[in-house]
Amino acid sequence: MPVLALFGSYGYLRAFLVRFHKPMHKSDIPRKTIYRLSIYNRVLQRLRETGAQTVSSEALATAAGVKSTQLRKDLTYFGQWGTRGLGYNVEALAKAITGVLGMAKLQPVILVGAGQLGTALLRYGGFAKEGFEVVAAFDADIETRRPRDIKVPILHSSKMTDFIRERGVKLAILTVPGSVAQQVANELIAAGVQAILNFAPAVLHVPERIVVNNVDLAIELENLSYFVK
Amino acid sequence: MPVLALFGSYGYLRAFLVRFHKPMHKSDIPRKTIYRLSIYNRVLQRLRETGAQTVSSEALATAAGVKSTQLRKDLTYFGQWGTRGLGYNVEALAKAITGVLGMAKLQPVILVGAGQLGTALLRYGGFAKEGFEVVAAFDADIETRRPRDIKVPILHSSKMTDFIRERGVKLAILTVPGSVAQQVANELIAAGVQAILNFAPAVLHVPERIVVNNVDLAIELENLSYFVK
DNA sequence: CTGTGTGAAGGCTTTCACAGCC
DNA sequence: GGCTGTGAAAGCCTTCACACAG
Repeated sequence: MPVLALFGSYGYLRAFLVRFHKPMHKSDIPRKTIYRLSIYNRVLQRLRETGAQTVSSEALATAAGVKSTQLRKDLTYFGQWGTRGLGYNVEALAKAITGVLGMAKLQPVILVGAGQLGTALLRYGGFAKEGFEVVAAFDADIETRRPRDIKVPILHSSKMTDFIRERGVKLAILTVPGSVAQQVANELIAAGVQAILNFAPAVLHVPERIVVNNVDLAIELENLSYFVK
Repeated sequence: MPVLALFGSYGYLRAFLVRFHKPMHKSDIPRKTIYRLSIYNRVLQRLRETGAQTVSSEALATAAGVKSTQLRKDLTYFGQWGTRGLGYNVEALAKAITGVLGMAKLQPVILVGAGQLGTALLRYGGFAKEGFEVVAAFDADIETRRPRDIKVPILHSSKMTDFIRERGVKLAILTVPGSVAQQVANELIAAGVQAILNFAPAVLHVPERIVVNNVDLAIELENLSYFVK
């Protein structure tokens, strides 16, 4: 598995470069660190609005809900950004994190499945603020799915594959019923999608090069209910 | 921190009992195992519908997207459920997992913040199927928030605390704007809520006895965008 | 003296290897 | 022979302790 993973896609080459060339972009940053970088970035954004110039690891970590050592360790994965005795430059650190996360440019995203949850997400708009644009939505039934207040075009599923190819879409949000999730995921991957944010209550089986993040509301609730007495 | 955690609420007493009495219910099952138990349960449900009597760890694990050794290890945390050379009894295993997750009884849940995302979740209904009932929703502005097709009553925030106390609500879904999330969380906790499913893009600072699961759409997308080249 | 950077230690989770039962 | 149960090993992530820079 470790060996296989290395050879999956161009992983092996990248690992090689990483070790000898020390990149400032992508490498073997732990998965959990990546998540936290997004959180740090948010806090930094807020700090910037308040006009703060610098921030200590202690302050930033507390605001992000982690320990300060954790924050410092997280940052060392891609360089040294602080000034000892002073802290971090808010602006510079935010820029560095944004670069590492690969969010410098707007990523086009599509949404598949314009049901209750799907249309809510379309309206929700919390994505654009963070550098994503949902460029289109797809559904098998676009007749009954026509909320007037949504600006994103809702197209028929049959146009999905061509759209992905033409626009080079790599990110998809999947909000279809669980029963068709796997099949739709297969189509997405065949068309060139590389990462899927899956809201469908189903386990997606995908090639190793594809990344899937699952958001399952029922499972989150079940998990919580275990911890309440 | 470890010592403090032990004394938080009745943790110390429970730890003591666990060590010497060996409970079949709740104990130190790893957090990640709890998540997977929910997934196993789903797969078992589907198997039951197809009429299958038994299932091997290999088959169940594959369907759940994990390795078979992982599945078997997960199950040993709360007993022995298989028959060597044969596999697991579908019915019995499902019942055992449901028991461990503490989902024997319907958990009343409230939703706070009836905006786009909140109302979508109310309509979504994916919870009820899994043993949860959203008994009420709350919002600071119930005038403009009156979708006619939602059966769950939407009440004014001022009634929230009393409602939680009277009904003994322990689980809450938080779909308010990030700017007020901490304040609303404080109210929920003061009223007796023990676990929060937080959709607000904010880091909640809560006492150690409170459990928070965060679902942050923007962060999930950012995370994916790191992995696409 | 304040606050970052980091090797080493510790803790948690997954995987392995194989003993044991049907 | 087939398949589960599990101690031990490996891997990953977090925390500690402290060197070191401003």
